[in-house]
Amino acid sequence: MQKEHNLSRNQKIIFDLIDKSGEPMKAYSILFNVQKKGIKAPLQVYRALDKLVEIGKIHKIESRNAFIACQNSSCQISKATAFSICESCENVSEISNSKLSKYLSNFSDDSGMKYSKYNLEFFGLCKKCKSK
Amino acid sequence: MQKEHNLSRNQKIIFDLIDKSGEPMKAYSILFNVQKKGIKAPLQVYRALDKLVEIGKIHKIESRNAFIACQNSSCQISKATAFSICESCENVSEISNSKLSKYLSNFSDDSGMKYSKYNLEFFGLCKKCKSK
DNA sequence: CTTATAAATGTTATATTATTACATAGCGTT
DNA sequence: AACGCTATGTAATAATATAACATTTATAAG
Ligand SMILES: [Zn+2]
Ligand SMILES: [Zn+2]
Ligand SMILES: [Zn+2]
Ligand SMILES: [Zn+2]
Repeated sequence: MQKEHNLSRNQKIIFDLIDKSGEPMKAYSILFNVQKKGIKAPLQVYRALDKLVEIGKIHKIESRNAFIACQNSSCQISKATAFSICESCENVSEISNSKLSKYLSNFSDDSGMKYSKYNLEFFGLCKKCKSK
Repeated sequence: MQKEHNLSRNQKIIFDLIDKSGEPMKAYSILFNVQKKGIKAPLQVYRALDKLVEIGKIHKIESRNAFIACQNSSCQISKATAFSICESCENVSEISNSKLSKYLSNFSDDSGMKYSKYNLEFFGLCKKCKSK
């Protein structure tokens, strides 16, 4: 069961927008879309985004400076994320593969560093784009 | 043997700077540092960075918007990269672990997508920072 | 050597992404 | 009420990155 975070007004507006869109959204595109709801300034958007990332409701696609709703109910905190990104149509989806996440969560090398978090982005061509 | 790319003048200036620094550098910090060598505009820096990334001499640390010289002689093209990042001191190093790269290069899920590239960033505390 | 072509450069302006600083409001606990 | 904490509002600005256009240099072919 996913813990319900009580989102604040701005957080809820922004999460709903991203969630409904189903694809990565950029901060200023979000801003444009919520201006009619009274959110007028970039900082209001970035603050909500920061919080939503922190509690794992959304993730940042680092290579795209964009934010997508979490598609993986088991991932309550953004500490182990993996995405597949089509370099042609820019479609992004979250990968939830338990073997992969187990492998990466347990990964350690000889640096003596204990990793508490990772983010992985795979790139390629999606089915549609491949067949064009 | 690493193929020698004949770097152009600007590319060489910028690569040498990043390589000598041994740590991730940001574009505008690079710009500041090469102004005495006649590189005056952001675009000159970004063009060189783009090329250097393309040929694998440097990599972009996406979560930091910074660029680091490749520390892995076997990685001539930036198509399979992994980094360890200390969230306290921001030290970054490139991970070259053949098991990891094999695992990720061969990774496939049920999306039907063939991945040609990946970037992985691990986060944690480095030895030094852990012991503080 | 000449011509063609691609790659790189120079320059100005501008777009996009993100944060600083400061003031105010709401909410739960004691 | 007094406190601490989270969230909000607003203005200004910092940091990151690209568009558009003109020119020069390197490379290769004829
Ligand atoms: Zn998720
Ligand atoms: Zn596609
Ligand atoms: Zn490398
Ligand atoms: Zn450290």
